[in-house]
Amino acid sequence: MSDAADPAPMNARRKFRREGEERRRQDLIDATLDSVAEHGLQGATVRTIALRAGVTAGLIRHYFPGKEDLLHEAYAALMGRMTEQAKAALLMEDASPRQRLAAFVTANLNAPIIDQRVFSLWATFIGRAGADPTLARAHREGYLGFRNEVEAVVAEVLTAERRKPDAAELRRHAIAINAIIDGLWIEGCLAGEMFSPGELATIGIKAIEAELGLAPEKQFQEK
Amino acid sequence: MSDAADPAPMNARRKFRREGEERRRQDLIDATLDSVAEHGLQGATVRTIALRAGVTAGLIRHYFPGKEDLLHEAYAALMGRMTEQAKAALLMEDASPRQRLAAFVTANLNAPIIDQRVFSLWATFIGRAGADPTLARAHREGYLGFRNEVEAVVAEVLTAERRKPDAAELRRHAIAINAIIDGLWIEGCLAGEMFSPGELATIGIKAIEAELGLAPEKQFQEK
DNA sequence: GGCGTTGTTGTGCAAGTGTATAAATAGCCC
DNA sequence: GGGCTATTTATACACTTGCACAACAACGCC
Repeated sequence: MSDAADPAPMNARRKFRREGEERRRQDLIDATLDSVAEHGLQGATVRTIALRAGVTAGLIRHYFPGKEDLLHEAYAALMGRMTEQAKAALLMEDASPRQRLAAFVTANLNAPIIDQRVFSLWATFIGRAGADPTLARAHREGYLGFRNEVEAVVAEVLTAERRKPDAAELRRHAIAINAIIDGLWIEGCLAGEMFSPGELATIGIKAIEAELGLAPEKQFQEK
Repeated sequence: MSDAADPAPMNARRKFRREGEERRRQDLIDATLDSVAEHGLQGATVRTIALRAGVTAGLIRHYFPGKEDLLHEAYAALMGRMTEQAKAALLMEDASPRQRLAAFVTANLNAPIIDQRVFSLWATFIGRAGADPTLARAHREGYLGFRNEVEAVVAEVLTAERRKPDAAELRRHAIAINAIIDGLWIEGCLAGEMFSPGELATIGIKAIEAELGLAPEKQFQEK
């Protein structure tokens, strides 16, 4: 075990495979999110990202004009996945508005939306929104989209209860409910082990029903 | 206006004053927070911070073992100020528990606690809590302290209403109310101009009274 | 006033940063 | 199989980063 016939020359160039453009971009974006989640924006260097994606640093510039653009696309991808997952819970067919609202809250207050990694990413990026108009706009759109979803379900729920809320009242409810979900989401992400499974969802549903003045129903009170 | 007697030699050393240790440390911490708020953790370099503090970079190492330590102390200072301001609103003498709770919420949902700069700082640091145990611990302590304050006031309010909540119920109320305040705080910081002055506080108080099952009182319903 | 202490500056350095660019090679078409 | 082309690697470069260290000067003390 010493000299022998080493078939690879010492300065061998790295072997590589050509992946499709879409695949490479996705890999690089995922590697970026991983790097940011693990080491923050300062630790997300082109070399770290490339290493994670299994390529060399130079390739990044082949798919993105600059590091900034990669970061922005990564944030957009993150927001897209989050809102997509959140809204998916509203798509239940043949369910009462109230059940759909409860399902929406439950979905938002459990894995995979309650997740420390996602929270770290969200916080890291949103912390730059004050100085980066691009991030600020992306957030604003995501937030309003989310709140509008909430407002729509709330309108359905109240209508089903034969109440006729005006626009201002509806808006206030949506803001409050959105705050409840956001606040509990943060608590869950930052200190998940302090809550028993499903506890946050239960607390959230109760708080929201109180906010809307809904009388508790048997079917929503398990034990 | 050309040669003349220039009293200062070209390579003049910078004039400086010796400040007290406490003063310098404070200045450096403040400069750090400013830098982080403006350019994020990546933009908060020793040179940027020193420039802002009106000193040169080398001085930082005279007061802090390393940049990391300065950042940690800055975060601790930030958290200290935030919780201090928040709790101050609870110190009202001769006020009913319910009034004190309302004052607490109002204080937390207006300037200076609703502030984009503070939010940016909070988000930037908290985004690292998942990977940095020191930050995680600092947050945990601040959060629990805040929630305990909430729980104490809630207990007073319910007692004044002649209700006897058990510990579990109290805990759930505190979690929910904390979430409402946090969620509205975020909304206000990120999109303050979308809300009229005092609107968030009004929404928060109403939501919390609903959560606690308090009948609205005249004195809290202006117009 | 002179003197010593030490807070403060300035310079240097090795490691790491994003980006530019040339060289190489993987995979497709014929 | 032999080119062609675009993906990918590798190297280079100017610049920034945190930190070490020596020189300096502000201020208290006598």
